[in-house]
Formats: sequence, C-alpha cells, structure tokens
Amino acid sequence: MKTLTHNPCDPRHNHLLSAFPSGEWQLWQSLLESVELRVGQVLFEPGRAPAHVYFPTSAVVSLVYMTQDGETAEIAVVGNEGVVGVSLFMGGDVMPHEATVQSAGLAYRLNANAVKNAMEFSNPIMKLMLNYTHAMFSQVSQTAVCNRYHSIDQQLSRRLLQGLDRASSNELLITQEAMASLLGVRREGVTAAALKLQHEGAIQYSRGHIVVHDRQRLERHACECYAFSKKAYFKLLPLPLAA
Amino acid sequence: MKTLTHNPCDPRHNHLLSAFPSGEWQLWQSLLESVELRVGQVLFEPGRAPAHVYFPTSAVVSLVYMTQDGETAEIAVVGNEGVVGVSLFMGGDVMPHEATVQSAGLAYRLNANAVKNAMEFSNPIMKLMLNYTHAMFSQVSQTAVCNRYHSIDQQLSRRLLQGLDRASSNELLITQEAMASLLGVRREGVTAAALKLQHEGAIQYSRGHIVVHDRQRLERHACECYAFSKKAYFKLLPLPLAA
DNA sequence: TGCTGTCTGTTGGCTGTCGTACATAGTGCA
DNA sequence: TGCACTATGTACGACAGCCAACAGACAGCA
Repeated sequence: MKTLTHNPCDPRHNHLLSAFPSGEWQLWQSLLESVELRVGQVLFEPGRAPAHVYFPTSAVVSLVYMTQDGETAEIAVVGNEGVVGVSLFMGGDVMPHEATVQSAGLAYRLNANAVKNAMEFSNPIMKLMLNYTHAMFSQVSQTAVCNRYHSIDQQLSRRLLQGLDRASSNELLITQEAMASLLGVRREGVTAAALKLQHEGAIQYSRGHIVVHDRQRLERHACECYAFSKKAYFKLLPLPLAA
Repeated sequence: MKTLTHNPCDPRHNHLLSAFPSGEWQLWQSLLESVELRVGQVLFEPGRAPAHVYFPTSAVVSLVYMTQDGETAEIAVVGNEGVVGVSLFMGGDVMPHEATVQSAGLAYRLNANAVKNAMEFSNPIMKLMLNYTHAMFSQVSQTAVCNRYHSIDQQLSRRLLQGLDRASSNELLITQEAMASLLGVRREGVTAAALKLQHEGAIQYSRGHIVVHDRQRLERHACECYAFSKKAYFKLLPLPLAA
C-alpha cells in the first residue's frame, strides 16, 4: 500500500489514489492524466455525462446545485481527500449539479470509459470508490440540514474550515461574493459574518484573500456539520487516509 | 423480467424487486422476509449498522436527520419505488440519519449479511441497487437546495405530492405536527400553509387525515424539486419501473 | 497619475419564519 | 354525558436574512 506523499505533483498526494493496492496501482497509473485546473473551470455540467473523473491533489472542486431561477448552493467540496464524478461509480452518469473548480491546482483524471472498465474488473477499487461515495452522501445530507438550521456565521466558519483542510497553507482565495453563492446567501450576509470573525481576530479578509489566524476560534463558531462530516469520512475510509 | 403487480402483498409490487432478472429472483425470493411496519417504527438509528435492508411494497419510510439539539429534517422518502438501507450497497454501514416508518404497511426485508453476499455474486443486482442509490443521492441534493430556497408553502406541497405518489389512495395520514418535523419547520407554519391550500380547495386537512382533491393545484404550488427528483428517478432506473 | 472595475462596508425598509402563549375543536374513553 | 387528550387555529413581538441602493477602498492599467 502506498503512503501519502507531501508533494502535490505526485498522484499519491490524493488520498484515494494513495490507498490503491499496488497491483491495481500499476494498472491505473498509466491511464491517469495530470491536468492543471483553473479557478472557475467547469468539470461537468448538470444533466450531461461527465467525460472524466478527477482526483485532485492540490485543486479544490465545488459541487454546486443551481435552481431554475439561477440561485446556487454548494452541496459538497472535494479536495485531495476525494474524487469528482462519483456518479460514474454508481453506474449512472448524469448528476443534477455541476462541478466547478474552486481553487486552482493539480488533479489527475481518468476517462469515463476507462473508469467503467476498471470498476468491472477490480473489486477493491470499486469498494474504495463506493466508500468515498458513501462519505459524500453523508456530507450532502449534512448540508441539507445545515441549510435548514444554521446561521450564516456558522456556515461561513464551517466552509472556511472545509477549505482550510484542503489547502496547503492558512490562506484561502475566495471573494465574499463567491462565498455567498456557495452558501446560497447574499453577499452582504457574508460581509457581516466575515467582519464579526475579523473583529475577533479569527481571520483577515481582504479582496479575496483570507488568512486564518485562529483556527480554533473558527471551530467554535462553526456548526456541528463540520466535525460530523469529517468524522464520517475518517470512519468510512481506511488508513492511511486518516493520516 | 417480472412485471409490476397491483397487489401490495406481492414482493414484486416493489419496483426494484420487480426489476430483478429471473435468475437472481429465484435466489433472493427465498431470503426475503415479509414484515408489517407500524407508524413510527425505527428501522435503523443513526450511527448504528442496519441489520436489514427493507423493500417497501405499501409502507412509506422517511430518512430523517437529527441535529445535536434534537431538531429534525427529512432528507428523503422511500416507498415501493425504492429500498431502505442503501448504505449497505456502498460497503459502509452506518449512516448519519435514521429511518422511520412514515406510513404503515408491508415491506420485504433481507438480512445485511445476505445482502453483502448477494452483492458480491450478482453484478446485475449490484448495478440496480447502485442506480437507485444514485437516484436517492439526487433526491438528497435536491432537499439541500429546497431547504435553502423554498417557502413552507412550496415544501408542503412538494412533500404531499411525494407522499401521494407512494400511497394507494388520495388520502394521506399525517398530522401537521409530524409534517412540521419532517420539513424542519414549526407546526404553526404548516398550519398556515395547509389552510391556504385548503381554502383553495386543493386539500382537506382534519386531525391527521389529508384528502387531496386537486393534485394539479398542488403541483402548481410545489417547487421544482418535486418534478426534478421524480425525473431523476425515472432517468436512472430502467423500465418497467417507470410504469 | 488618474481612470476603471472589482471588492468590501453600510444603511433602511421588508418579509418569512420563529418563539411563545393561548383558544377552539374534534376523539376516545369512563 | 362529561372529562382528558390531542390536533388545529390564532395572535403578537422578535429577528435573521432579503432587497435595493450607495459609498469607500484597493488593484490593475493606460
């Protein structure tokens, strides 16, 4: 079993790829194609079959749902802990949401047909991917409840922490406008919540650059959803993923 | 391939079971156990591995998420179109929500170990179950967005329609109090929304008995979520399920 | 240096939902 | 018949978040 590296250019920097049994890894390695993802890039659109699955190493991808009226809401985040395109593992293809690059970086991708073949022939990989799908299912459920009950303050803190977990430093790149459309609230609401956090010294927000100074304070502000979905992930996926 | 029956005592009244290839069906048939489900019965609790999967024929089951503070919200509904316990198909076991019987009736259940064995040996069944899991994933995503953007009026209408689709008549049995905890809102909010629908002649609400008089009016009131999750289901699951 | 566009901060009024409290009406049972 | 219980209807203040509009601040660029 591979161990997790600290080099984001190594495909094994992705937790799922790093958990491949070595036999399977030999097979997949040659099929993987490295791609540089730009902010805002759309990996797949709602209602259209994804052409690839993406294993981010340093990039972060948002799964975003859009209503008829064009209002948006993020239902899950994927970084180097996961994979974009779980629908392919469930045998379907289309999904009701789109996948957009939230934070630029590297990812390794695999052709959809190759995925389908690989899944037929490798049970261990199939299981790994379905386990991740399970964790994502939990994350989406959590989001549903979060949208119902938690305040903008709590949700902003949660989302910053989720971003931080997938980032390489304590700096995040996202404007309040963009954060608002992820959370599905107004930009002014995000401004107010961000100011509160800033006055407390938890973060520093400036024109799309957020520096997190006090992570623990964020954790106190965040709703349970952050801790819960993280716990669900670690419970479902085997070591060394939890490392 | 089996055809869908109109007798709720027949296991093939469940859409998924009716779609089993005949070879597989012979195998499963002997393992299925019919159970009568009572209202309020808990099929599995959050954080505990489910002992069985349930294929409802006439019962309706709610998947309900509960926050730390005891507030609840339904994330999906399962009737004779689906199966309760999809986590077992993804290889995991625990789920963050509980499954509660919403409407009494019959279901066929299968031991969790038998499920795991069956999944190992039958690819077609595995695919069928994962397709349904996919549809449920869509439903949960939709719920997340619905919770963010849609009014109580819209959500009540949506939920009544979802109940209706899984019921055998145009009468539903649920109190406003119970509906409120499914939608994750106050009882008074449901009362107000229900009165509006009642004044328009769409429904008749009386002490836990709802009679739907004008389905089309409900559809006009409901948010897009109803139609969308229904469409997703039919897209993902093969005929004769769509019948 | 100044222009322009983007990002952030601020304000005031509005609406939907919440919290609480209480009134009324069916339903089942003694 | 009357009592107890549950379900539904009503009222009022509080508040979070929405909508619209605008002001200031910073960055990039000519």
